[in-house]
Amino acid sequence: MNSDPLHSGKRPLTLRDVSEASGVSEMTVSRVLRNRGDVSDKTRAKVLEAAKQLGYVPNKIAGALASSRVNLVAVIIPSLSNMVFPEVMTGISEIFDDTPLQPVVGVTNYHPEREERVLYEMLSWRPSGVIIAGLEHSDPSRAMLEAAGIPIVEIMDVDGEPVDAVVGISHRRAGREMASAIVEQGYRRIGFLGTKMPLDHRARKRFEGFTQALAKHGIEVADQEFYSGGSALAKGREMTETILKRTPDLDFLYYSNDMIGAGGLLYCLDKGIDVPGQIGLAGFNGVELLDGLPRRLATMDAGRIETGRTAARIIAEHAGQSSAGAERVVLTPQLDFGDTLNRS
Amino acid sequence: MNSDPLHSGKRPLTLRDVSEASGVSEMTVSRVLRNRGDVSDKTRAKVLEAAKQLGYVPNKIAGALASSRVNLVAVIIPSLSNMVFPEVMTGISEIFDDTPLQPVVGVTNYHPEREERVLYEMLSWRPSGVIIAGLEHSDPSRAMLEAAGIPIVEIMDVDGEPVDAVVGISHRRAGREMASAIVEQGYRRIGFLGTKMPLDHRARKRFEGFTQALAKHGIEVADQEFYSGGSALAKGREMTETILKRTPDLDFLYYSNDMIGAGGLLYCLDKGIDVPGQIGLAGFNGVELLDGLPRRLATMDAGRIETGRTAARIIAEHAGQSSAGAERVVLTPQLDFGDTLNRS
DNA sequence: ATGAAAGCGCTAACAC
DNA sequence: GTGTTAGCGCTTTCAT
Repeated sequence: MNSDPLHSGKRPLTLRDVSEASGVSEMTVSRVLRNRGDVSDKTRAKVLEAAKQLGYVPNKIAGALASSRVNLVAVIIPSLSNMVFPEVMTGISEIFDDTPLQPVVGVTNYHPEREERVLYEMLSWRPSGVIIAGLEHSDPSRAMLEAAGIPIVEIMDVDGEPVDAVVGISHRRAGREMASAIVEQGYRRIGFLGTKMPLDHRARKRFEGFTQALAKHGIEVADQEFYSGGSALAKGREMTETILKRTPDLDFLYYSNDMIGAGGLLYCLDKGIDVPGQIGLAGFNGVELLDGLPRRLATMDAGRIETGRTAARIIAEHAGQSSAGAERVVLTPQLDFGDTLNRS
Repeated sequence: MNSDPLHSGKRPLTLRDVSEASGVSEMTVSRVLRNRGDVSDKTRAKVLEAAKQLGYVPNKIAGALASSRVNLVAVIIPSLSNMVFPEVMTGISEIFDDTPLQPVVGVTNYHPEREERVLYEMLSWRPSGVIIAGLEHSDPSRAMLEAAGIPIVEIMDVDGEPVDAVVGISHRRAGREMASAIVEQGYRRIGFLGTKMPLDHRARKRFEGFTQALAKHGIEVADQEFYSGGSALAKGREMTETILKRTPDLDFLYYSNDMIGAGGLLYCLDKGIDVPGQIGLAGFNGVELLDGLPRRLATMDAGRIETGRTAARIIAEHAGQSSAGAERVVLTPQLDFGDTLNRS
């Protein structure tokens, strides 16, 4: 199972091979290949020719060890199945494309122990920085981040104590704002539908902000429903049916993500329920998918691409330093009323 | 922009630090940390204590250079936005979780030049293997793969000449089978809707297989429509509207992916078109999303998770060797008639 | 503009 | 069971 080099057949090429093939010293070959220092056009050409001829690919492991310079940036996220994270990645890649930096992705599946392992593994490659989702980490993880001596950017949440820099929205605020908008529109019997994920701290914070703002208006969440696993769209349908059967007088449903919200919307339309007259609906995230639905679900955009871009920019600016200077970038969640949150 | 270590403040810890702190030789410390060779429980304990105390994280760069063993596997895919690829990743991670191997993702955005760059970059870290989507690569890319001297697995397509091992379905066959099923159900005026991506070879092959099989029945694609960019679901709606306005007598629409197919389905239902009586529909991929739609879109599952698992297994079995032994695993695409391909 | 020597932090191979 | 020695393939530094 483990690797066990047979050094079978062809040994990987080294600088020395290029040096011998071109009759130029290893040192000068190295200079040419890295565009460093002055090299005459003539030798440069000779070297490049030889390198291409042989199909030489530099060994970054040796290079990194010698220079203690690694252009990798660890990006640690909970999942790839939730489109939110690939979108953040898009923003990150966009910025790194103009730099020598390269993102390396690690996935935690929302497990703190896995986060710990992934982080340890990535730090052992001595990356130039870390971008990591969330502010909640196990003690060992936090200790590793603090001891790493490289720029750290925690993303997608600002409600808590960052290790170093932080970029994202306040999920508590997002929850509060959604609650206010809903109440302002005159909805009173409000149901909440979410994922059964105690470790999704951002969803939890949104819910806390939500209930807190409702409480200010003397309103309590009238009913709630949680799910785990399976197709979010299908689950959204099922949960909506369940909650409406149990509590038929609900006049608003707040979903913890757009996917289950979309399922709920499709269910309501199927059943001929008047949306947003009889029941209003809202989700969270502003996913692209919503554009194609029969009606535009109200949602709140968390600015994921921008989050990715900003985090990457901070890392790029602090590459080689021992921290990201504790920068703090708070993005504002954008409420989109769509067609399902305007009882007019 | 580039990293430029200030060696600011705390120098990263080395084995030597642990050695000194524990009073044990570097070599024995190394053995303890890697669980190699015999070490007395007493010294083991001392070492582990010291390492934990200091917060030592081994330097894999140095380790890899010394042992010429790198437990990274390069995984090169076109995109993260299309859920198909994260799903393959899921299969890969699942298998690697039980091994010391770690996937490292590179994204090409369907650009051959980008694929070249990403591949070069990854190979320069001397990974234990490469898993790469597709069989079409630029000449330099192919040369690099052939010269790498490590196991290579090309995935998600088997129609072509693999470099080494290959795992996936035949997209030509998938196209042919879908065409046959459609014709068998009595549909005759068939439209095709797809992405405007000349470099998506798998979509192209499906289309080729599709038209070829239709031709055997003396049928030609009656109309086609292509899109690029934007929300696939919304685009599916638009394109469906466009093609039906232009060619109102179509009785079947074949979409190159489920997302635009779902958009088309929603459009047809909106317009009160009888599906599958008046018009039949089919997509491709078997994405989870389909489960939540008002009607189940016909589709063809390409077995992405299984593809990921199999590719990872092949790499794991051949780790340390100079090739994957040219294994060839052909998966069978599963046609799912859903509710939109049965004119009964 | 080019080259020679030293060493990055670890592990293989061999002593003891 | 533990320690010693010599590199891994590059880059840094200093000489020429």
